[in-house]
Amino acid sequence: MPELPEVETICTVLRRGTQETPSVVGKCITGAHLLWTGTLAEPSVRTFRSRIRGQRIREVSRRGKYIRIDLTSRTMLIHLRMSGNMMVVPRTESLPRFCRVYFDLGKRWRLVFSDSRKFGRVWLTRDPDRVLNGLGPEPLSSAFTTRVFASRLFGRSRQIKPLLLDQTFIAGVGNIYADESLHLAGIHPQTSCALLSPEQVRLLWRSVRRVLREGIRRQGASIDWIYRGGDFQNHFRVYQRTGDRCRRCGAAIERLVVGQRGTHICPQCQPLLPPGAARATLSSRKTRRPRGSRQIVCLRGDVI
DNA sequence: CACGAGACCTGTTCGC
DNA sequence: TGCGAACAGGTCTCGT
Repeated sequence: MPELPEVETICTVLRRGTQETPSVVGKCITGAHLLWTGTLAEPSVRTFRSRIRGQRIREVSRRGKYIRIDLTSRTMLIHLRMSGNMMVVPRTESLPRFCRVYFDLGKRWRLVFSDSRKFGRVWLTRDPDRVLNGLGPEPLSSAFTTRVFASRLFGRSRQIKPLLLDQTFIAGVGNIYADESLHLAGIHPQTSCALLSPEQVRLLWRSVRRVLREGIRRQGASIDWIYRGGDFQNHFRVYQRTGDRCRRCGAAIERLVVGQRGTHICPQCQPLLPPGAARATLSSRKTRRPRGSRQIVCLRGDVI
């Protein structure tokens, strides 16, 4: 599940605590329990257990879809992959059904990593940058300008959706937010990035950031049986809305497969134009309406 | 470099 | 109702 907004939400909860649970910052890890050792990416189980004990949590942050927990003398990285979750629970409470790893935080609390599909991974390392090295830019950072985005697209020819999902291209975008961004930008997911007009590039840059921020504001999405507290799922434009009406134009949302991932589009708002037609349409529109664009109008109508 | 298939896993939902 | 198939928020590796 968890994409940038969900991971961000989880980090915020760990960092600030909630009404019921404390912040983990400043707490000491007094014990570590590995119920599914496959969760541990590095180091070995023995080393992990001996090194983690006694470490104090200094800071919780996020990089891409990774949770980063800085400890006294090491850093723990957690990737939730498809079904992972991280939460603080009282020691008096029974462990969640899919708990794979948990940490004792003194006498009253536990930090639990639960993960039904066992895809999630935990690293304990002195050099987190070695793991995080390949990640692309943070899409919400001020350094990620439309020019940076455009330059990273330059010279490439891949289909745009698989590229958005490529964590070395941008960090944090997953299947939901890719579909939502492309719909907001009015771009078909199979469009070759070589065919994107400068205007579409700018629009997509804005859409990605807008959708991610909206996801964070709504504290992420809770879908299927995994409830996480967020409600972005109630505001999806296309994701998992196959057959429903597009909120913008009323056409039926379609599902297709792009790069082996389920993909949702509005066929009206996101036409896949043949290479020649794309240019022709854009230029004819330009002659008619030099400055305004259809997409901008749509965007305005789409503001929530 | 781009793309697809398969692997890693388990749980839920869908279709017959 | 039961049962197998399809599908799921991610990423890695291998082959073409």
